[in-house]
Amino acid sequence: MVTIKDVAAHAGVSTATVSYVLNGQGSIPAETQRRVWESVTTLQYHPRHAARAMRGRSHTLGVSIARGYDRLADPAAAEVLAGMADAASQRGLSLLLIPRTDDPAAGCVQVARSGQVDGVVLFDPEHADARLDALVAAGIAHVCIGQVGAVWVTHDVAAGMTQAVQHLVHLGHRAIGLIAPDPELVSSDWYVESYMVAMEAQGLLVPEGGVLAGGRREADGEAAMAELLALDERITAVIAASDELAYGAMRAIRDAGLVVGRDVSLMGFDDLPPAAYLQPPLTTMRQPRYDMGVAAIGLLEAQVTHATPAQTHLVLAPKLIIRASTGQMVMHDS
Amino acid sequence: MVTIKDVAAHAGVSTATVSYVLNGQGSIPAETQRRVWESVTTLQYHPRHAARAMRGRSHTLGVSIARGYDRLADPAAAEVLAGMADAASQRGLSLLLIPRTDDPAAGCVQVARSGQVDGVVLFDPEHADARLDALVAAGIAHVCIGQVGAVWVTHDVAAGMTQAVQHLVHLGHRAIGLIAPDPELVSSDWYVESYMVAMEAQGLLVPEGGVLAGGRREADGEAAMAELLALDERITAVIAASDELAYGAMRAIRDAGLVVGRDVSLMGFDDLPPAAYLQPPLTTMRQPRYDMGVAAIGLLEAQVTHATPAQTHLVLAPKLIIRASTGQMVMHDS
DNA sequence: TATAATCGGTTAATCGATTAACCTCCCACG
DNA sequence: CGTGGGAGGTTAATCGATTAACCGATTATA
Repeated sequence: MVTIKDVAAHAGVSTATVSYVLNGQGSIPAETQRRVWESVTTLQYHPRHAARAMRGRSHTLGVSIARGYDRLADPAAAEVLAGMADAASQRGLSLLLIPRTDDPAAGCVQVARSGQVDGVVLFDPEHADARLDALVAAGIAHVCIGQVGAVWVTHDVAAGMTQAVQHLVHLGHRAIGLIAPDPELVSSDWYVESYMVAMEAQGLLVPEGGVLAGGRREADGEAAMAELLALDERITAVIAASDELAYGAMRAIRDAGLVVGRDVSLMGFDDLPPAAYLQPPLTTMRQPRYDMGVAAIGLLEAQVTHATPAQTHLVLAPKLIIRASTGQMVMHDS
Repeated sequence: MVTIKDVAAHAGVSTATVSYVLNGQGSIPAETQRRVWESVTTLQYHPRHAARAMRGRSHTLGVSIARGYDRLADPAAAEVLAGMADAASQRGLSLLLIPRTDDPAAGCVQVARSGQVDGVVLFDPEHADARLDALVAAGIAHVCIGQVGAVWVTHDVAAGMTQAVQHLVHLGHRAIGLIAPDPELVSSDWYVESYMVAMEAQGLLVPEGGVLAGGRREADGEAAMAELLALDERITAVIAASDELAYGAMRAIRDAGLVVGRDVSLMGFDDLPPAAYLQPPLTTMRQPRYDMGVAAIGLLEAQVTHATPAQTHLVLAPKLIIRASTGQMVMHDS
């Protein structure tokens, strides 16, 4: 392994000089700098990360995925991660997937206390999330993807829900149901509350039993939709809190012998790539997932470097993508 | 920050003793061990990762995603990553997302040479992949997800293709087309070759123009399918090399006024969660993605710890999932 | 009886990079 | 002529953990 000593010897200077040149500090004449850089490239020298991290920061940020890495297989989460990864590498930071342990909270604290990471991004915070409490207690820099804690990034659920309800109302719908996210996620509350507000703003009543706790996967959406279809009050439009829930809901509608977009209008929340290729293509609120990842890294880095206990948050706007799964309401004979 | 000195002082022993207790080495009497551990917990001590990594390994493995992190948003890749993450944490290893740089090959080598990672998992190797060459040249432990290099993990493309063709033949199809993966991926060759072999084994001729280079996204599958439908020879069944390609293909079939599973049978390769929820549900070869991730970490760790220049590989079996997108061939009047 | 192993530890060298402190040479200025 | 100061470096302390070498007293083995 090539060390700074080898470079120093090769360039005929001291290790300190090499270090100064590498970090652009001190006053080293151009000629010496050139010699050092030449040695660096010919010897293929890369500063040892561990040695560097012993003083100062590790220049690595941790990512904590809730409940293990199942969540990684969620395309929506992966997109946020993509944004974080790009933003991190642009700033010369690395991203570490925080290993899941029996005690996720302890895992987060451990990687930070051991100096392996300078800060932590918290994915999908849940209610009374032990990870969040532990990070706060330990004074570790962190950012939440979701509206909780002191520093967080989220998409604008309220605005999205307002647009969604408005869209459905314009199509003539009045009886609009909601398939909410997993109630354990803090975001779930926001979906439900925003839906309530949006309905009220349109002068609509929430149908009795029209708000169902969904879950995270297609099967959850399917089950919830089946329940909604069995309600006394005929629901003509449903908003699913994620595209994946909508996939399942779509199936339930078909299984009931109904046509999506005609008998029942259905909306998702995400705009994942498959959404446009479903039959019918899914109307959905596109989330700025990638940008959320970028923003999260920005907020986290600011905390780490400026050490400002920033009470900061970012809300990014969603965008309504109208496709064929929502359609004009038609009258049915009872 | 709590260091080993603090623990030593608190427990009334030297730092070396603490170190031995922590690492389960040396012969330290139970009573002393107890005292040390007590100090460790009361002081909330976590050994500094950087200091540890200065001697020995970093206990971190790198993950290199081809062409930046767009690939992360690919649900199939995320599932492999989930397997890797679980396997890594089980062995006490961390996973680092290798930052994308202008020169991906240099990025891989740099994190390894700097000792930030002990080895690298190469995702989606491409033809003449600069990363692979660089890793080999630098003598860095690595594993490829895909059949290339010295150590790799893959699903059994040949077996999968054989089952796929057999399934379609049983349904009466003879004119079977293929939408291949992005030709830049090394896996692409295997799909095409395995398809050829499987067709020949069934005594079938490959339709003229029946093998098309697809791509990675839905839109690529859509374009390829449109081309296949325009062929002189009427193709009655199509195998898409991924579910995402199949999503697009499905749309192209519908746009042509045909019915998937009746006029044209369509198969995917993946079994992503949405596959079962499409209309019609997609027949597909389920890939053991998660297990591939687990296996990759196993092979990589073996290299790192035992330092055996293992010429090893693993081929994991896929599984045919029959749904409604493939159906009995029906005769059409021309 | 001489040698060696065991006991429960300690001391100190070591890893590679950073950086404060210091050094020498040379020139300019009063 | 003496002094100040900057250019262009070097030396050595430092970060925190690991581990080889070693301590003196006691006991087991040859």
